[in-house]
Amino acid sequence: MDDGLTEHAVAVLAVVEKIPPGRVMSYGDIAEYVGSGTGRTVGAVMSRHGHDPLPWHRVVQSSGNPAPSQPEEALRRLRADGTPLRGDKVDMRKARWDGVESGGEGSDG
DNA sequence: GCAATGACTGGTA
DNA sequence: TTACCAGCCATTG
Repeated sequence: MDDGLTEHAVAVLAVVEKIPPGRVMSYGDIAEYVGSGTGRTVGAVMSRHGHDPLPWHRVVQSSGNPAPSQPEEALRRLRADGTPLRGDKVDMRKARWDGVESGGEGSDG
């Protein structure tokens, strides 16, 4: 069931769907999570298939800046999800998702 | 198969 | 903090 999607795209989109509310992942993190490609390739998949009902707004740059196409829309949804924001950027220190839904948050300090 | 493109990332000034 | 450059690799024509 690739629907024209490549394995790389399917893997990337699958991860984006798994990102829980209040958390975000950077393009590079997703690339490593799927085990293929880099931030560039992940972004390419989002641009081509990220227009789905996917939580694309939970995918941000390593700097914390949201998607460049609709940053206002992203920030709007991020706030609705309770994502820790830092002005008009995401607080990667607290919002970055490790891919583990375990509730045991380790002390950052 | 080759060349060009891109929703990225880290380092330096 | 802001701005610019080089490296990275899957997707596209």
